[in-house]
Amino acid sequence: MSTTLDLERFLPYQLSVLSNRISQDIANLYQTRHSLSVTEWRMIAVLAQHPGISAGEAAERTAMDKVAISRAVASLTESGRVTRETHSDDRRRAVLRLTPAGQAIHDEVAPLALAYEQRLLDGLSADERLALDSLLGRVAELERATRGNRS
Amino acid sequence: MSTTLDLERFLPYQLSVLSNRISQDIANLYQTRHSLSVTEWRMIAVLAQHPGISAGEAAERTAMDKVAISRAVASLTESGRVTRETHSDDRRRAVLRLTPAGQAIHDEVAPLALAYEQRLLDGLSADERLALDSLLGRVAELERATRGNRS
DNA sequence: AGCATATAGTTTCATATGAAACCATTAGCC
DNA sequence: GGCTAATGGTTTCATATGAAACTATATGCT
Repeated sequence: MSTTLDLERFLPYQLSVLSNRISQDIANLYQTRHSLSVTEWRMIAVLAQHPGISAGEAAERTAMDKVAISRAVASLTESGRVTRETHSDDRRRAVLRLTPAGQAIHDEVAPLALAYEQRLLDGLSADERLALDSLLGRVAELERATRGNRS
Repeated sequence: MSTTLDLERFLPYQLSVLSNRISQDIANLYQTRHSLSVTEWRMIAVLAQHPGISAGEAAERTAMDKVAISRAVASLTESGRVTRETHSDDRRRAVLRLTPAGQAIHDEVAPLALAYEQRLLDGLSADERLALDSLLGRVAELERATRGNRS
């Protein structure tokens, strides 16, 4: 008989399960309260940090795709949480900003999200936290290097 | 001004991006070749390892939900890769098994998936690999502990 | 035995998602 | 200037997904 793949010990699978669970925990912090989707929340977070960016810049920063961004922005402007102006130099570009209402959501949810992260990280020592951060960075780098390298 | 959430340094976000990228890399190994969805491939993997389990047991092992499993099984039986019998003692239960065709897909894809994982892990030292494994396990455990503990 | 409750799995319905086609504007080139 | 290619974003269409309702069987209780 041939090589069997043990899902439970397979790194990509472990990552996927863990990541989905954690994302779900965090979504619970804002989904019902403010009826935001995950992409919408991410747009709010990235706009709080980088006001005035375009949809394309947001896509790069969040690793979400154009379509997702476009829809999140449409819905957020609709609900008065984001404004969209046309860039003065390049009229294809949008200039996106949080409204006060959007900023208020960020200011309420961001501490909850950070507190959640803190609760997870509190279970680790300072060394372990550093190690985890560095290892995830390394793996991300290796993934980029591996990509396209189809064997 | 208040606390800002820096997405790029936020662990849940890093995990999500990394995990999605890696899952996508792996999906490329089988999606076009065998037209399998991710859930279908996971069912094949779990059935290769645990022949004869029920849908519910598969759900526990793969952390996918009932509905996803039900649909994956429907599609896999449809395409002749899985058989579904009724359990002799409990006629609500299904007994699921790979057909030779299903097993053949597993035997072809499993080594590719493992090779992919290996390419990622080859970038790490033995110590680092152990550390990564242990840290992910710890975080998963902390997530379980945290859950429901809504503050 | 007969009724209420629990469990395994499926179906329905409403929403989320991504690829590809599309529209508008800008940049490059003759 | 005027034509072609590239870029930013949106829309369309087909597929994926999850929650809740549903069906069938099994279990527990009187």
